Amino acid sequence: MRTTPERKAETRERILGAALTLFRTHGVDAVGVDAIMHHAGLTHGGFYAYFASKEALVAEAATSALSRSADKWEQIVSDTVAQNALARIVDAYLDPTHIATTERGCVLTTMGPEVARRPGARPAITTSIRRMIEALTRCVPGRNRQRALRALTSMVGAVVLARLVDDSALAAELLAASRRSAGLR
Amino acid sequence: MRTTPERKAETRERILGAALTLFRTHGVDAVGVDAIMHHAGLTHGGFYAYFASKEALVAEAATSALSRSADKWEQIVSDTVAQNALARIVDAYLDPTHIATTERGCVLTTMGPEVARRPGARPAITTSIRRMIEALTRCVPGRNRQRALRALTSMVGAVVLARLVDDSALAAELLAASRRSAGLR
DNA sequence: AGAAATACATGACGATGGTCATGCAAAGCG
DNA sequence: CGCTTTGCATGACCATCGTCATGTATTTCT
Repeated sequence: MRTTPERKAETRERILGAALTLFRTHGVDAVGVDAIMHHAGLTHGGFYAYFASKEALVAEAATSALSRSADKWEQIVSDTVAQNALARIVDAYLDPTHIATTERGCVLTTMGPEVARRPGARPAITTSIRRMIEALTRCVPGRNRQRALRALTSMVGAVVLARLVDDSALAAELLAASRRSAGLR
Repeated sequence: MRTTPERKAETRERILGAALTLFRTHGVDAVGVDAIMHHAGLTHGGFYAYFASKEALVAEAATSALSRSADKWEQIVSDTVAQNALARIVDAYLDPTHIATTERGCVLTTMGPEVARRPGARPAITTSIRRMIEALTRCVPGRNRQRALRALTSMVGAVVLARLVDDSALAAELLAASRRSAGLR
């Protein structure tokens, strides 16, 4: 084909997207290269024209997705007055829709422990987490970093727990409590 | 051998323990029945005399471990004055040692997302989470359930994040912020 | 138009996965 | 003391895994 390097970049993006969706839905180790490529509309063999290994794909998928989350938060903070920015970030994060659609959920809550076990991905992840904390700091009452840290830890925990419990009322309680931890009422 | 049913129960416990350690360290799907049995000092074949499937083992390992965590919290709350009980629970949870020793870490933070994907395990997990919330409620200032929920969400999130970041100073910041969210200073 | 380059498919490899049928050795019953 | 029960080992099964060598078709450059 040789459909220009543009197309190759597009295909690469499709593979990354497919991988990310499947990783978040089923877990990294439950998804094979085969399934990823099939989901991207390709066959398994071409995979190694795009990534050196599955591990490399995992690292890139996780880090690029979290980096996009950080982008989004920064943009919200830049575009909105502080109080509204906080509400937009927190409400989107704790939205029951976010809980239900694991396949598009935040990497921290869908792949957190799995990523933590892969040393290679941690530096880039750390950078994104730092950016997220700084974005939160800029829109939390008093621009207080402590508050931002409390907001983030609580939000991540709430989403993990809400996905675990088999009772939507309890899930809602956890999400509401986290909302208050983030400084909203 | 036929070393009595007692011994069989002991062996079963060994398998469960080995599975739990390995699951927490490497992830559920990264560990085979082979490795589990070997870790328990046995060979892979006998596994199906103890568990119907690997899935059944996963469910039982996760639920029994979390249930023991709930036991522990309840016991601390029963044995200690409220304020000290809270400190004992929170400090143990947020201890850097807990972060580092993933192989013995709380199931919520080591296997949370993986367990959430397995429908079978969620009812029992929910029960244990409820017990943990109730234990926290009994030792949090004002016996306030809201406070307990905020403590739990924040603690879970803090441990997940602290294991992700590649910078012990940032990890310590996250843990300290969570400690304050839990009502300690 | 022909050649060269390249995106992706086909198909295969060894390793490892979960599962199960079978064998054996030890322990309690008679 | 021998029979039977049973805890666990051996070994094999088929599927799936990650990886890669090779083939093929298509497009751009000369």
